[in-house]
Amino acid sequence: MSMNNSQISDETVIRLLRKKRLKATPQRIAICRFVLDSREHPTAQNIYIKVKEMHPTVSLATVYKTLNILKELGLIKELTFPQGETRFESNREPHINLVCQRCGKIWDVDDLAVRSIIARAVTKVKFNAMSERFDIYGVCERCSKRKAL
Amino acid sequence: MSMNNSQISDETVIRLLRKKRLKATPQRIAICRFVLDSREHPTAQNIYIKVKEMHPTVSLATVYKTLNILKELGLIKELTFPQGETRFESNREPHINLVCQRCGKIWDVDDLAVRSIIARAVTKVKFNAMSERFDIYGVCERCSKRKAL
DNA sequence: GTAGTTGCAAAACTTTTGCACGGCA
DNA sequence: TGCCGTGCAAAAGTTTTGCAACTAC
Repeated sequence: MSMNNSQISDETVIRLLRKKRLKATPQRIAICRFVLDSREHPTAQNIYIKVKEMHPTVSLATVYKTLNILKELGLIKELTFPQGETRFESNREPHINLVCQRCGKIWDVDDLAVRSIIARAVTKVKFNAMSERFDIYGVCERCSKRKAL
Repeated sequence: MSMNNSQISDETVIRLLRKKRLKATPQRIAICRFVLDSREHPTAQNIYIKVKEMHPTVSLATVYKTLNILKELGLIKELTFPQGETRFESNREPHINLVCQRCGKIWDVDDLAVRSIIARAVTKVKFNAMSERFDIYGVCERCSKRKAL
């Protein structure tokens, strides 16, 4: 399953960076493109290994620095989990993450009711909501069919 | 705001531990009581400092070991956040966490619709759900009224 | 030209683990 | 008494930071 469908062009990324007065270096463009294109919720390591294929000198520090920029710009969300497997997603719409605790895959599920629940909750206690995270943890169908460990 | 309202007695905790053939040491009892009673979503450090008041020799390692036991027993949930501030909560019912990104406080909000959204999502993609997490990030009313930093 | 960025190494933190001692059952 | 649990220190793992060299603009 290829992830880089080039839905986001170099030009788009360059425009985003320039708008924030950030330099459009090849490393940054590659990191941004990969994570913004991906629907796989990659880890920093995943991104590092993938970007290294085209830019062998890139460092993990640069990956983290670029991911932090994208977080500040609100273009990606950081999903932390127990056992230190932080993952990054570019889907900014309110949605549900189905997280398989056996294979680690994450599926996005849309449900319009998520928005109305958020609206109800923040009204109840007067809260300025800025983002959200809705995870469901369990075992996916494929893993359920496999023999237990 | 006192947190130890003794809603959970030593006897209850001892019974829980013995049922799992775990020894009911004073440290474990204190750690379990504190985190199971708390509605403040404490960090491991918070728990360590508080338990140290009554058990000065307790170590952070013991706190982590005990928290891991409680997690395995399904009695608490671990909430990880960016910047490494993992927090623990004893509210096992599906609910929403309103997380203030300025003061760090977390409020629980109940909404029965959370359950139906979960049911709908797991049916759509055939998923064995075991637990969930629904966070809303933003700024609480009190912090909104304060001057910006 | 120069201000911002990279890549390396080291630091900072959180959480886990190994092991000898000590205490619960 | 025997075995499990504790507490210390060290390890492991992830993310951040300082800095000299480099590069996009």
